[in-house]
Order: sequence, then structure tokens, then C-alpha cells
Amino acid sequence: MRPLDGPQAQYAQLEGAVAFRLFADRDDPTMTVPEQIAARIGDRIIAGELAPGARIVEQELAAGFRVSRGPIRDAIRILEREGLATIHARRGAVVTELSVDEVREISEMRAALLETAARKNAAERSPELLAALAAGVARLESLARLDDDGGQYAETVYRLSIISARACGNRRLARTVTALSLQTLRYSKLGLASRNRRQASFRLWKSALAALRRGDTEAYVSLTRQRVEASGAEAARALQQSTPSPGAPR
Amino acid sequence: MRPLDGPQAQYAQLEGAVAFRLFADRDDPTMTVPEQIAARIGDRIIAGELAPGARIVEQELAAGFRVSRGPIRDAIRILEREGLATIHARRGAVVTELSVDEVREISEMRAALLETAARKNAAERSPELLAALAAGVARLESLARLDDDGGQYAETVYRLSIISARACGNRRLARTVTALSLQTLRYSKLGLASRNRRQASFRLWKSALAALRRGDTEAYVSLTRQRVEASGAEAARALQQSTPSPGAPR
DNA sequence: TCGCTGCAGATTGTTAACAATCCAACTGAT
DNA sequence: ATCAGTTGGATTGTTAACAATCTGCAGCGA
Repeated sequence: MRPLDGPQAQYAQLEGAVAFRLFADRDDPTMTVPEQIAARIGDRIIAGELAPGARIVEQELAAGFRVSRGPIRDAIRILEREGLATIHARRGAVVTELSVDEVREISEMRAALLETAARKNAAERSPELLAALAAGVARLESLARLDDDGGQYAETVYRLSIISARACGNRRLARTVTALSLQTLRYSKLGLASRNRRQASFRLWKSALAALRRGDTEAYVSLTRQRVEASGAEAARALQQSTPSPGAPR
Repeated sequence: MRPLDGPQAQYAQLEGAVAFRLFADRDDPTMTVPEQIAARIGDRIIAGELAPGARIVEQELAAGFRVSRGPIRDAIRILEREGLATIHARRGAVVTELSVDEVREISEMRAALLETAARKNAAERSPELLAALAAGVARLESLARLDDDGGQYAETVYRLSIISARACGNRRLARTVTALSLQTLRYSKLGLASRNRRQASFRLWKSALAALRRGDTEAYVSLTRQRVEASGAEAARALQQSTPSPGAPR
């Protein structure tokens, strides 16, 4: 973790690539220091470097980023708003740890919102969206065959969902879908770890794209809902299996 | 605005009734000081005491609540998360001012989420929910006839929406619906200012309740979506009329 | 009159020290 | 051995002072 350049760079930019940012598309081109710090910590959470349940200690981060605890506190609030951190009053923050039920809840919300987006997408059928989806689905096809942990596939699905949400024109809906997807991305990767799962997922995407191409709104909407629900169910199943059942004897 | 009792009451409760709190149903029974302050400021925003666009100055609030700027900053972040305040980096915070388009965006999200909730409600048809809805709709009937500004009617509708969202069992969805509804409540009141509008709204509620009672899921879901969309459209229309058209001649 | 420049006050952002709280280990009695 | 009470260290919450930034306006020149 690279520190800031010094106290004189109070409002300066933190260097380093920042992926997966929720509010990266904001009007503001200049991110504040707490926002940049939140972005860097968020990246580490998504990458799995900071495991779910891990404590987030203000002093440690302050030392790491060479700032005082004030901006760090701000950054933690931002992470909480994005759902990546959970603050327990007077007991500190931890990396958010989702239960199986919470993964299902998030999936249900994603389905509702992405269905709305899909219906608007189908009504508009903009060439830009079709091109972006086609490119993404092509990428999915090759990634589905790959023999890795499914991380790249899951990230591509994540990006495609956001493209679809953004294209519907409802910025607030897009932000919410992004936040929800980001929270479950860690768990979606688990659900897409096997090649079979990825290929089943890919078939749904392929059918959905075909439906959108031929202007079959109802089929596109229905397939979109199906693939969101399937992805959520897979993530929940994988999470349940990875967790040693809490009530099991011995 | 009543100040805190003094520095020794650092973690004490702020006195005074707090209505319309978003996170009131939290696990934590003890609210932190910034949360209580945010709740009090939020109340003033909802009540219209702080108008949309009004500046929120840290020093003023700090003096009013007799705390330093730290907790006030925290409170403003909470209000931002709830959508009631908008922070402009290094330029301070203002009471969120929604555009007509933003009201429509929020309405669209509410429709998507409340439709999902309605479907689950209809599948379960719990006696508790039916009773709560019946009581609320009865209250709507009498309020629809009243000759006031529609504030009470709008607040009852707000509460009914939340009851429905909570009953579906998805806590996250309920929180989001609550936040969205809270943001538009100020504008919904405008849309329900005339008795005719309230009576049209009431007819939709009455039909929806009847559909739920007789187990007609599709009708209940469809009527729920209709009433959310109608309410959003009314709010947007009222907001547009109340705003002197920005591009008007002269 | 209009636009530019550079102060000055107001306000936000940051810091470091102090206060309050939590948690876990220790104590001692039953 | 178990459990209530106590104590100390780690950590969060708060404060007040200082630094950086923004905004409006006076002054100046064209």
C-alpha cells in the first residue's frame, strides 16, 4: 500500500489503478482523499485480500496511508454506504460478511431492478447497447471455456449487468444495481467456479442477446430475470457449501 | 433546536420525538450521537423546515447541538446516504433538491421493488399484513375526504408502502424502498394536495386490497404497480408546475 | 460597462490530543 | 472448577486548533 506523498499533498490524487469503483462515473472528476482511500480499500476487499469478517482498524489504515484517522473514518463510512464494510457502533468496522439469506435478498433486488432495465432496453434497442452486449457475450463465450477459477467470467458478467443498467437511462437505478452487484461479486465468483456453471450461464446470456436482437421483449425480459436469479442461486449455494454448517454435530 | 445537556452526556440520547427514521428498526437499540443528530435534522427536512437547496453549515449545526463539528460531519454523511442531503466536495452540503427526472427515476425503482414485494405478499397472504393494510386503507378513506393539504394522506401512504415492503421478508429491499419513499415524500405531498387526486389514489388502494383479499395475485401486483406509478407521475407533475419553467421566455 | 485580478472572510478538510467505551484476561470467592 | 467483579490495554468517539479551499467583491484597466 503506497502512502500519500506528504502533508503538502492534502487534496492531491492518490496514484495507482482503481478498479470497480461505484461512483467512478460521478460528475466530479476530482475525487477527494477519503474517496480515493475508500476506493483503494474497496479494491482490496473485492480482490479478497481483506477477507469477509476481517477487522478494519482506523489506526492501522491511517499509518498505511500516512493520514490521520479523520479521513480514514470518512473512507470507512463510504465503504459502509457501498455495503463493503459494516460498522458496529463503538466496536469498529469489519469487512461485510454476507449470509446466504442476504445473498438471496440482494439477488431478488437485482432481479427486480434489472428486469425493469431490460424492459426499457428492449423498448429502445439502441445499436450501442447491442454492440456492447454482443462484445461482452463473445468474451463470455471464450472465458466460459477457460480452466481458471471463474474470476474473469464473473467480472465480465458484473460489467455486463452494469452496462445494461446504465443503458436504461435511470442513473439512480444503475448506481443501486452496481452497489448490489459489487457486494455479491465475491460470492458470484464462487458460484461460477466450475466450467459447467459458466457454460450454463453463458447459454442464458446467448439466448437473451438473441431475443433482444430479434425484438422479442418478453423473452429478453424473462431471460434476464432467469439469469439473474440463477446467478444468485448459484452464489447462495456455493456460499452455503463453503460454510461449515453452523448447527452440525461436532 | 434544543441543545444536548452538556459534554458529560457524550453518548447520551438526545431527547425529542423522532419520526420517519430510516434505520429506526435497526438491531441497535442505542443510537449514536451522530445518528440522533441526523434523525433530528432529517425530520426538519421532511417537515419542510429546511427547504430543498438550503445550505447545511457545519458550524451552525455544531453550535445548535452543542457538539463539535466532528459528529455533525458524521450526521451529514448519514443524511447523504439517506438521500436527504447532497455533499459537494469542499463546498459544503445542501438539502437535496430533486429534479422532475429524478422523481421519475425514484418512482420507477419503487415500482420495480414494490411489485416484487407485492408478489411475495400475495403468495403469503398473512393475516397480519391483511389487517395492517385494511386499517391503513380505512384511514386513507377518511383522510381522502379531509380538506387539508394532503400531508397526512401522503404520510399514511408512505407508511403503507413500508408495511408492504417489510412484510415481504427482504429487509434490504424494505430499507431501500423506505429510503426512496422518504426522498420523494416531500414531493408526493404536492401531488396529493387536491381532494380529487387523493380520491383517485384511494380507489386504487381499495381495489388492490380487494384483489389481495380474494387471492388474485396478478391483479394485486398490477394494481400495486399502477398506484406507485400514478403517485410518482402526480408528484412529478406537481413538482414541474411548482417550478417556474427554467427555459421560459422573459 | 465589462471583464479580470487578487485579496479577505467564510467554510470545509485535516490533524493530534484527550475522553469514553469495549473486551479480554485476571482475581478471588464460593 | 465456575462465575461475578475488576482492571488494563486497545480502539473508537470527540474536541479544538490549524491548513487548505472556495466565494464574493472591491479595485483596476480596457
